[in-house]
This record gives sequence, C-alpha cells and structure tokens, in this order.
Amino acid sequence: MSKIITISEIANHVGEEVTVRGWLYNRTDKGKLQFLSVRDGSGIVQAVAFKKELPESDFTVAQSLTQEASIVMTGTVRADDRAPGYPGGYEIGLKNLQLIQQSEGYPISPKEHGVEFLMDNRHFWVRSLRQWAILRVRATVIRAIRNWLDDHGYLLVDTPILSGLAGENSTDLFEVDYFGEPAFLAQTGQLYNEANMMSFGKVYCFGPTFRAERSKTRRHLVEFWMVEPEMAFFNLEDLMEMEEQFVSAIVQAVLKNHEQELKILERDTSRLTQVTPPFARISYDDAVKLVAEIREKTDDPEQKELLRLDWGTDFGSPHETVIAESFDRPVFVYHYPTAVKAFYMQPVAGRPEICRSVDLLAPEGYGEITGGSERIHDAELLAERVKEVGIDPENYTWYLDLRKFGSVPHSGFGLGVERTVAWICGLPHVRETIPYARTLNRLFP
RNA sequence: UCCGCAAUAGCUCAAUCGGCAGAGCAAUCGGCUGUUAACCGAUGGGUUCCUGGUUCGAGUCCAGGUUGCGGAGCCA
Repeated sequence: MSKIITISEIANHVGEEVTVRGWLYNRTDKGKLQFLSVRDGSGIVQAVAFKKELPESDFTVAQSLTQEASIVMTGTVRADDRAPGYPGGYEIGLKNLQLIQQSEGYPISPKEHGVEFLMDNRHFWVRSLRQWAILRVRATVIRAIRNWLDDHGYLLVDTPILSGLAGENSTDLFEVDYFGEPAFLAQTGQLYNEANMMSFGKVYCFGPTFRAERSKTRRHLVEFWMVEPEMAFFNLEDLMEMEEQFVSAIVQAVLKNHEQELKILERDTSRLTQVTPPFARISYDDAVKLVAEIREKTDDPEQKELLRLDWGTDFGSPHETVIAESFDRPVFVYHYPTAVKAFYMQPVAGRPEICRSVDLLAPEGYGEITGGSERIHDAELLAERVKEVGIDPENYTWYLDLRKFGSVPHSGFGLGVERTVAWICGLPHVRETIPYARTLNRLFP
C-alpha cells in the first residue's frame, strides 16, 4: 500500500510510489498513451498512463474517464518540466487506477461559458480552476483580517444577525417574522460594537450582512461579509493610520501566500506591491475640486455629464473612480458632508456641515472598500441628531444610553470582504468572490 | 426604479436584402507513445425565449410580455 498524498506536497515525494485521490479535470488520449489532469482540492497534477505500465483493465478504465469522474490512482512521482499543473513540473507515472464514480454529462466544459449558465451551475463551477484560485484567496483575506486584528489587541465580539433595530437605512432592510413581531437582518454590527468597545477597548465583529438594495452592479451583493472594528479613544487620524496598516497587511498576506493563484487569475501584481503605508489622503472639499478639474479636461461629453458634481452631494462611482485613479495607492477621502452620512458621525468643530468620516477608495476602479468615522460621543448632540434625522428614539434607547456612562471619543469602520477580494484578484465582478452569491435575481443554488 | 443591450444545438456563437438552421467545443465511435483548452476522421443532436401580427414565405420586420447582462442611483 503506497502513501496517500495531497498534490500540493508532491515535490516531497519524487521517486516514491504514491496514491492520489481526486477528480479528473481533463484528459488527453494519445492511443497507447494518455495524459490525465487530476485535481484533489490542493492542486492539479498530470498523471501519465502508458499502456504497458498498468493492468490492461486499468488502462481501459482510463480511456473511459469523463470530466469530473472520481478516481484513486497510484504511481511513481517524477520531476518533468513538461508537466503542467499546480504546482507544475511533477507528474505521476500511473501503475494503478480505480474508478469511484463515472461523471456523465458534466455541464461545465473547458470552453467558455456565459455568466448566467455559470451562476446556475455554481455548485459545479466552484470546481473550476479560476474559482478554486479566487476562493482560496478569499480564505486568506479572511484569515489575514482575523490574524492582524487578533495580533493587535482587538477582540472578536459577535453581534446579532437578527435585530429589532433598523440600523442605518430602514428602506434597505430585510424584514423577517420574529414570533409575530417584525425583525430585521443585520446591515451592520456597529451599534453593538459601540457597546462592546466600552467593555474591551478595541473590538471587531465579522459576519454576513444583508442589504435589500435593488442594485445591479459589479460591486453589489445582497448578502456580503463585512469586518467592523471599533476602537475607544481613536480619533479620525488614528483611524486612518490603523486602516492603512490593516489593509496593507491583508494585501501583503495574499501576495506572500498566493503567487500561484494570482498567476492563474492573470493578475498584474505590480500595483498591489505598492500597497503599503502611508496611503494618500484627500478631504472631501479638495476631492470635489479634483473631480471638477478632471471634468474640465475631458472631451468626452458622456464622461462630462457623469462627472457633474455639486458640493454637498455624495460621490457616485464615476467620481470615485477618477479620484482613485489620481493616486498610485489606496486613497482616503475624509470630511464628507454631514447630510450624506449617517446620523452618528461626529461633526467637524466649527464646520458642522461636514463630519469626521472617511472612506477608503481602492485603486483601479474598485471603489469604496471601507467606510468609517469618528462617532458622536456626546449624549445631547447624539440625541439632537437622532431628532434631526427623524428616527424613533424609542428604538435607540440603549444606544443613546451608552453616552451617559463614561462615554469616550471613539471611531470605527467597516471593510467589505468581497470588494477587497475582487480588487486583490483583479476581477470584474464581486459575484465570483463569494461561494454562493446572493444578488437581485439569484437565490439558487 | 430609470437608461442601454441581448435571448438560435448541452455550452460559446454564426446565419448577407425576409428565401433549405450552421460552426467550434462537449457527447458517442475510430486513429495516434509527450499532450499543454492536443490533433485527425466519423456519428447523433433544434419549440431559433413566449404570445400575437405583417408577408407567398419570419431566426430575421412590427407590438406586447418574460428572462438575463451592462450602467445609473444607493452603498461595503
């Protein structure tokens, strides 16, 4: 009985007889010689079947294998530069092959497919090479997020997914029946984070969030994952310094661990290596001027229309794109108009029309990947803002009470996992960055 | 919700001016001892999204609808 190995560790077994268990990814039949491309989850390896080197019945089995048939194979590992795979350069000289189950009519071929077809077959699509690479990067992004926060004194404190609180924007909430009472799926854990921060100093929550926005763009999902750190005694400048360290650590972790995956995705990593502190910083006031200058220079009438912008309105994605393109690394845009941001953001001293908020825009048109602010810590000011915005203070009693018992200045932000993965992988759409995307028209598979 | 585009074989697409519905891949069969999305030969495979209209004749033109895609708004 030979040793069962995973393909990722094949380099340690050159010259040995090994067993690999997996699925047929592709097959090339040359008559008395066949090449089997086999994946086992950890990688892809080429197995070579010469007719004379394995039992006749096993060779016949090899000839009958269809794409995604499950198999157990045994053979000798040898280094060969001609062998493709991940990692490439090694192949298995087949001595024995056992079919577990044939795969009849597998829908996804090595040729191109359309988006709808692939999303309908997402439960199979996750087996494909590009998806394998993307979802491995996603796992590393999540691991890097947790490692960095855990290593820097942040405590993971989970926040509820079901809540009676509306959160930020009541129109975009999913309502569910909670024993006859209305409840909502969480859009953010932030309000709870602010309570937890007073207990643990630096906290974060990390989980799925739900937004019933009727958005149909490359940057939106109905269900997406967000990490939200919240820190006591942090002002806006502290927040930006923390964010640039944090985001850089995530990008560098992927670069370090996924050279192979980024190559599969044909990602140009030169822009990613530049993602190190400090990031660029620009105020909303200056960003508005910057957009106006860029708009002035463009000859494209369509672009001129899209870039139209008055002070006081929020940036749309065309604005964010041209702002981000003006810098060679991620850029913070801070001090947005108070009117376009959430009620709990601290107004700037002497200029209450702007607030201590900051969004981080990723380069290459990937848009906003974090959004955060310094929070209002004064009880009276917060109560005033609640009244101004017109939300029912009844529902926010506990949240308002936080400001009555040792309230301190504090800040926090949320980072969208899918947008971060899309940016790092260089993908055109976030739907491939989550195993089973929930979008406007998709709840299956 | 608004604007634009699309729907033809299992998949990706073609079909000239309105005139016999086609190719590649996949599948099946045959050939080949170094393939890299192998190649060569053969075979099978169609409610041209739906409903109605114009016409001698509609995949193609017209009306309505359905579904999907891209963008805007909104956001991470």
